[in-house]
Amino acid sequence: MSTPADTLNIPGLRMTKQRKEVYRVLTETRDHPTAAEVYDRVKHSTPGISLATVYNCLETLVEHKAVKQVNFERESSRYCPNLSEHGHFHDEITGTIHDIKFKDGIKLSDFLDIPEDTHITNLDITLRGILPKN
Amino acid sequence: MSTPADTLNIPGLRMTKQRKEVYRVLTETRDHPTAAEVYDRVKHSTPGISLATVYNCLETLVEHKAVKQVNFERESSRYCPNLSEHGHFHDEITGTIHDIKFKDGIKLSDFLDIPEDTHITNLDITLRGILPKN
DNA sequence: ATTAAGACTTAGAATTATTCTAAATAAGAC
DNA sequence: GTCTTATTTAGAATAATTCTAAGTCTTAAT
Repeated sequence: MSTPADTLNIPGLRMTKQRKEVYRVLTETRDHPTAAEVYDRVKHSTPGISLATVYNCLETLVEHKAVKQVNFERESSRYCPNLSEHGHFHDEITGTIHDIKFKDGIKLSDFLDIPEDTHITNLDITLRGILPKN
Repeated sequence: MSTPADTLNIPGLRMTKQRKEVYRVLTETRDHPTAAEVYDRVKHSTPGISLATVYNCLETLVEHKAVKQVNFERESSRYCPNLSEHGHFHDEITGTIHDIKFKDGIKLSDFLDIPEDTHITNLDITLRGILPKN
């Protein structure tokens, strides 16, 4: 699902303390923080870090597929270390964001009207709603 | 799928010429334009219109569910007069955006791991990819 | 028809998330 | 340790969108 922060190693990339810390913060609390929230958290362990660096690190981690970038409408991007294919559910009551697993053995073309052999490079499924018994 | 532009009528709302034109432009060419693109098109028929007004009109139309707002990652929002529940496919070869119908008779909980009776207020499914025989 | 009240539009300023720039620093190779 | 180059940093810049305040148009009541 994700690599422990202290063993993250991306060939060809310098694993600087900033990158390690940004990644560690993401794996530590998997609540889909924004860049600004990551910055606030990472400042504690890495006082001199700048917001630009947080953006840089996040971008690098996303490019190298160590982290996923999650967007809800036009809000700030959020970041998620869960690498398995999944969607997101934004709970309107609590404000929390949950990962949603796709059921096993289903293909996109089972429920979407697209040619069977379309090559999907990116898939975003995000829902907003209210869970039962609320 | 959508109301003809000249008959759009939203109770309690003044159907000004700006709103009519913004809506007409959206139904005329259903290519999911951004606000800036709508502005460029609408200027021809409504020369004095301002970009702020285009934003206002789009926001009003979205609020009153005459139009859907479509977001691809952090790009500018796009607008779509197709009111039926559908997703979007961004063709990486041509750059065009297609509406995707959901197959009949499927429930979200058939392919997403969410409680059966979750109340979904908003659903975004967007894919990026390459169609077969490209 | 007139007019008052409020809705709508407008231009431009403001905001906000993010990216860019250029100089300083630090990782890793030798 | 020294060198080379990637990375970090602070602050400026950008881009999409929203806000503000003034002006204009609609509507409804007189």
